Amino acid sequence: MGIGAVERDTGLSKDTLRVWERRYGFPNPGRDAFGERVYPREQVEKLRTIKRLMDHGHRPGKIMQLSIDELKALSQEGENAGSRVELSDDLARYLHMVRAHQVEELRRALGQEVVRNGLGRFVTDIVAPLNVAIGELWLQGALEVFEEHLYTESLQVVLRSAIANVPQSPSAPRVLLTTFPNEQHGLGLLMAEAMLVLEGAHCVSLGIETPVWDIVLGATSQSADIVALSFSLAYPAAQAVDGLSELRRSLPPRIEIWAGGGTEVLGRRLPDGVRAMNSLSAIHEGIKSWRVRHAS
Amino acid sequence: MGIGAVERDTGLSKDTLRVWERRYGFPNPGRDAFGERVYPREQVEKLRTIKRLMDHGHRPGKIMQLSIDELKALSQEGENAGSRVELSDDLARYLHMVRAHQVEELRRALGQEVVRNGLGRFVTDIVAPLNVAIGELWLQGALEVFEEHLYTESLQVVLRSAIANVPQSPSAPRVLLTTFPNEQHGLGLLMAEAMLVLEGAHCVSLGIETPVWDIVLGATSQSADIVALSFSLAYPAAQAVDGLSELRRSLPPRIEIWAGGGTEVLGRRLPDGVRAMNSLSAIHEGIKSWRVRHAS
DNA sequence: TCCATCAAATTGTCCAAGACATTCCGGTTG
DNA sequence: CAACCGGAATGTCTTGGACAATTTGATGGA
Repeated sequence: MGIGAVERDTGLSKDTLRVWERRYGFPNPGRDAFGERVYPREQVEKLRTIKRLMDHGHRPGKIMQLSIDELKALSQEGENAGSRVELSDDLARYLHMVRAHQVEELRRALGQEVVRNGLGRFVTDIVAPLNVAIGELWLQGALEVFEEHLYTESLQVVLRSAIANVPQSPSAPRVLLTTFPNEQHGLGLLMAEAMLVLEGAHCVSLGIETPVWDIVLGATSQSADIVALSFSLAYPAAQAVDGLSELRRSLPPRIEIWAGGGTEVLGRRLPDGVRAMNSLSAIHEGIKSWRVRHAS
Repeated sequence: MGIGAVERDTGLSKDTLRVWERRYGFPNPGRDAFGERVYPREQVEKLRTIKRLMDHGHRPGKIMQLSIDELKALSQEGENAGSRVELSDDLARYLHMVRAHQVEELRRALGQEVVRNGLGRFVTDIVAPLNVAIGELWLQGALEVFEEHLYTESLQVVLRSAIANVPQSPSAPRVLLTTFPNEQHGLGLLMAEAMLVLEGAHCVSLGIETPVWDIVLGATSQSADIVALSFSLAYPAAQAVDGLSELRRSLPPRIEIWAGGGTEVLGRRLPDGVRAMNSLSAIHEGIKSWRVRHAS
C-alpha cells in the first residue's frame, strides 16, 4: 500500500506518516523499486488502531511503541473505565442483529420500537446508547466498516421515516441543522432533528459538511432563529471552537447557535453566544426556554 | 487562508498547490509573518473555478493563465456545447424554487410529482434532468454550496420516503448498493435504488464510501446477486477502473457488478465482468435479463 | 478516412530534512 | 486546590528535486 492509499485509509496525512516514521520509528514501511514507501497490511491495521485510540484522547508518543495486543488491551481498558452500563436486553438484541447482518430484522425491530415507545424515547433510550455501544465496538476494531455502514444506513432510514411521520405544525423557532466541514457523521444531526421536530420546531437540515460562510447564507435565507451544529467525539476541539467563533462573529446576534454531540467539545469553554446542548434531553429545555424568551 | 484550508476547500492537495505556484505562477499567495502561504479570497475562488473546469476535462496548463472572466466564459461555452435542452416548465419551476430557497414548496411539489406520475417517471424525467441542470449551475459557479445542500437534502427526503412507500415484494435479485471511497455523491445511489425497488429487486444500501474489501464482505454477508456502484461525473476514471478491477477479482464470479452514473467512467473500457448501466432506464432491461438468465 | 504507434510535453505525487507554532504534561507556587 | 510556567511532544509547513503516469500531437500505414 502506497502512502497516498494509507492517507485515505487511515485519515493520517502524508506529512504525519513521514514524521512519525522519522521520530518514532513506526510505521516502518518497505520501499518499492522506485524508493517509495510501501506499507504492509499489518502496519496499516496498527495505524488504524492508533488513530482510533488517539481520537479517544491517547497521545501518539505513548502508544506508538506498543504491540497490537497491548493496543487492544488499551482499547478495552478504555471501555471498562467508561460508564460500564449493563446493556439492556433490547440493546443487546439490536447489537446482535448488527453483528449478524440482519438488516431487515433490525429495521423492522427499530421501526416497531418507534411506534411502541414514541420517537422521543426511541432516540434517547435506544439510539443514543446504541451509538455509544457501536462506537466502543468500533474503537476496539471489533466492527467491520460495512457493518458500521449497515447500522448507520438502517438507523437513517428508520429515523428519517419517523421524522417525516411527525405531524407537522410549522411553528417557531426555525432551526437550521448541519455540521462543519470534516464532520461526516450525520446520525447525530438526525437525532437532533427528531427531538426538535417533536418539540414542534421548524427544522431545515443542510446535511453534513457545510462551510461556515454557507451556514450564514443558509441561516439568513431560511430566516432561522437557531443554528444547530452536531459534533462527533472524534472532531478536533480546536477546529470546533474556531469554527464556532467565526460563525458567531458572522451571524447576526438574533440567531442563536446551539452545539451538541461529542462531549469533548463541550468540555472546553465555548465562545460567548454559543449554547452547549449537553444531551438530547437538553433540547426540550432549550426550546422551552427559547419560547419563553421570545414570548412577546 | 492557509494552504491547509485551501486544500480542504478546493480538494487540491498541498503538493499540487505548491507545484502549480512553482510552474504556472498561479496561485500566487502572500506570506504571513512566519513565511507561510496566505491565499487571498479571490485566488481561492479562481482555484475552485479551475478545479470545476478540470473536472470537466480541461487541462490545468491551458486554463491557469486565464482571467476569472475568461474562465467563466469557458464554463458557459461548455454548457452551450452540451445538449442544450430547453428546460421544461416543471424543471424551470423546480430550479427556481431551489434558487429562491423555497425548501418546503420544493419538497411538496416534488412529493406531489411522485404521486402524480409515479416514482419511475419521477426519477427519469424529473430528478435526472434536474441533477444535470443543477450540475451545470454548479459548474458555472452560479450556485452557493448551501443551495446545493438544500437541493440534495430535499431530494433525499423525497426519494427515501418514496422508496419506503413502494410495496415490498422481497424477491430476487438481491442488490447491494454503494459508492467507492472518495465518492460522496449519494443521490445517484438513491435514484438507482428507486429504480431497482420498482423492478421488485431486493435492495440493501451501504451508503457512500465503502472500501472495496468491505463491499466484498457486505455482498457475501447479504448474499447479494448484484453489487451496484454509482459514480459522479467528477470521479477520477482511473480510480474507478482500478477499484472495479480489484472488486471483480475479489468477488465470486456468481455476483455481478453493475456500474452506473457519470458517463465518463463508462466511456473507458470497463474491466471484464462489469456491466455498464448507461442510463437509469437500462436498469429495467438489466433486471429483466438477469431474471431470464437465472430463470432456472 | 481511420487507426495504430511512438516521442514529447504535461502533470500529480513522492521524497528529504529542517523549522516552528501550538498543545499538552508535570511540577511549583500562591 | 487553582493558577502559572518551562519543557517536551506533535502536527503542519517549508524548499527543490525527481519521476511515473497520462495526455497530446505527429507520423506512418491500412
